[in-house]
Amino acid sequence: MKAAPEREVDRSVSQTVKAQLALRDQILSGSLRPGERISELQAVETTGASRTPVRMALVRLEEEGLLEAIPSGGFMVKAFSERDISDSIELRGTLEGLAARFAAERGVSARELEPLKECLAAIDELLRQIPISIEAFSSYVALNARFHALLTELSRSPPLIRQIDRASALPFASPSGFVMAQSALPEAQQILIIGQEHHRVVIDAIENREGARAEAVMREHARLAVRNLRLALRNRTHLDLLPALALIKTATDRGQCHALHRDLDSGDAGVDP
Amino acid sequence: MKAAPEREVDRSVSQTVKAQLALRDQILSGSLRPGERISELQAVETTGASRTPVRMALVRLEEEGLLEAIPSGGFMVKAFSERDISDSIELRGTLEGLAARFAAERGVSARELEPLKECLAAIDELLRQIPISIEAFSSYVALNARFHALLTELSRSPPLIRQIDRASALPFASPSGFVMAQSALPEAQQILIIGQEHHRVVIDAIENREGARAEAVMREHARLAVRNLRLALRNRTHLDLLPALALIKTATDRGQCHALHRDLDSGDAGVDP
DNA sequence: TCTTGATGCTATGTATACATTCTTTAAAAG
DNA sequence: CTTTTAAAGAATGTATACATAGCATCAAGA
Repeated sequence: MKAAPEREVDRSVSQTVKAQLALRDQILSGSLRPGERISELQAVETTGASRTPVRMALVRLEEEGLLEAIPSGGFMVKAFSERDISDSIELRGTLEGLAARFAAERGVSARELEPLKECLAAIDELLRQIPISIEAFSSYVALNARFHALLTELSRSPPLIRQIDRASALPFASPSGFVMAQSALPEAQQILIIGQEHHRVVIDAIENREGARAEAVMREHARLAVRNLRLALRNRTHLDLLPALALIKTATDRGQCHALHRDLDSGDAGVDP
Repeated sequence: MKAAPEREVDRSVSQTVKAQLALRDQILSGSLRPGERISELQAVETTGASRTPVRMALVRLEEEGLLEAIPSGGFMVKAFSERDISDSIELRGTLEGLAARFAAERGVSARELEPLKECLAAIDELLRQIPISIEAFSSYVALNARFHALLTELSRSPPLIRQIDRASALPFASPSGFVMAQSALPEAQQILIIGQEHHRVVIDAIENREGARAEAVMREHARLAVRNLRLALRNRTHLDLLPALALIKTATDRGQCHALHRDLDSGDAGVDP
């Protein structure tokens, strides 16, 4: 029947998905630079798919937020400022806060809370060894992602789950976006411990049906990720560990960098001209 | 140059957009029923576009939340429970609350606040006449939408603006989703007045840089929309005024309707099996 | 009569050909 | 030397043809 098992993989996954994954990798790895128009024909060559699935993939990546439609046609890679990223993280935190509040207010059975607690215990086990090894960091990222996914599902709200997934699609906005970047820094260990405390508190709050507390702690939890971002951008030593670095508008691209906080009275400036 | 002005419209707008609008109308008007698989060929006939733009439109409508991908291929119209809708509204309110807080914390110049105040004054003028005519209701919907759009932009946060737009894309989650449905009810007049008070307060809060107050009032403002929803569903007299009614899972479709509030201890129930 | 299997059809996923539009480059005029 | 216009080329949007996979129906056997 099947001559080559390699071909088998090619056919089991649709060309559209294959093109989407390939293009996303190219964007995050920096092969496609921000602001640059994406050539469909070039994408056809690099992905191996035909123009139709490439086109579908481009549409999906635009909805995902990685691409921007060009008025005259086609797509370009989106560029993000530092504030765009911190806003995206705060946005995710707000959404996760809402999910935690929903979970607390609507009640969660002990059986549903169990996987969360197992996840919590696993991270506790990981943090017992200090200093934390690079492998432990990697495990932490996986467990942290799992914890956030489980917490989100606890809200029992399909629309909210959907929106959180969309908000976490941006790689730098995801719960573990900037954890790996500063794995070598001494502050990182403390931040991990504080983050785990947040995890513990949100479970406690949900268990006791304290909606406001659950919401507040998840918001604060996201601000920890913002701190991670700042830390990672300041200590650019291990910056190669994180993807999507190429998407960040650096100070060299435009005039000033930290003038962002002062553009309150400058009219409509701040939008890309 | 242009022989037929009718053709002119056909060419100025892309076939993809045309198909998207036509399909959305069909979905919201109920021509396509929830759970039903959408036939591409049928869509080609009804929209007049070819299969390629129809396909693009289907992908975009899925990202928009109106369609759901079928694992075996193709798309079906999504169905929404009453709680899905109220959650979507609360979600939008949370996002708008964040936008208001951003605006308040980061500061807004008087010149930027001016259009908001004009909008406020226009609604004030509208509400002066009691009882409010059906035309006034219609004007209110437009002004209300404008107010919310202006407020969102005040956040100066492209990622947040994008997410709010996405959250408001569902017709029943948009700021004025259920206003028209109960235009004849006496409670409607009061709700409009209360809503306008919220508008006034949020502007005041932003002006005085009271972030928490601005956020809280926008959340409460969205809960007014939830009340509108409940009111509209209970008084089904003028239900034909609002679109997307066909998407709501009614009590006749499944077992009970108001058992939604009691499914806390029932394990994994509540999810569509 | 019910169940299972096979065959045929239909619908989706993919590929490619075609037309229109936008962009870029070059040449000419001011 | 600069600017504007025109032409050519390339890239996107659209349409259609083709293959494959799923689904339904019908028939045969238990």
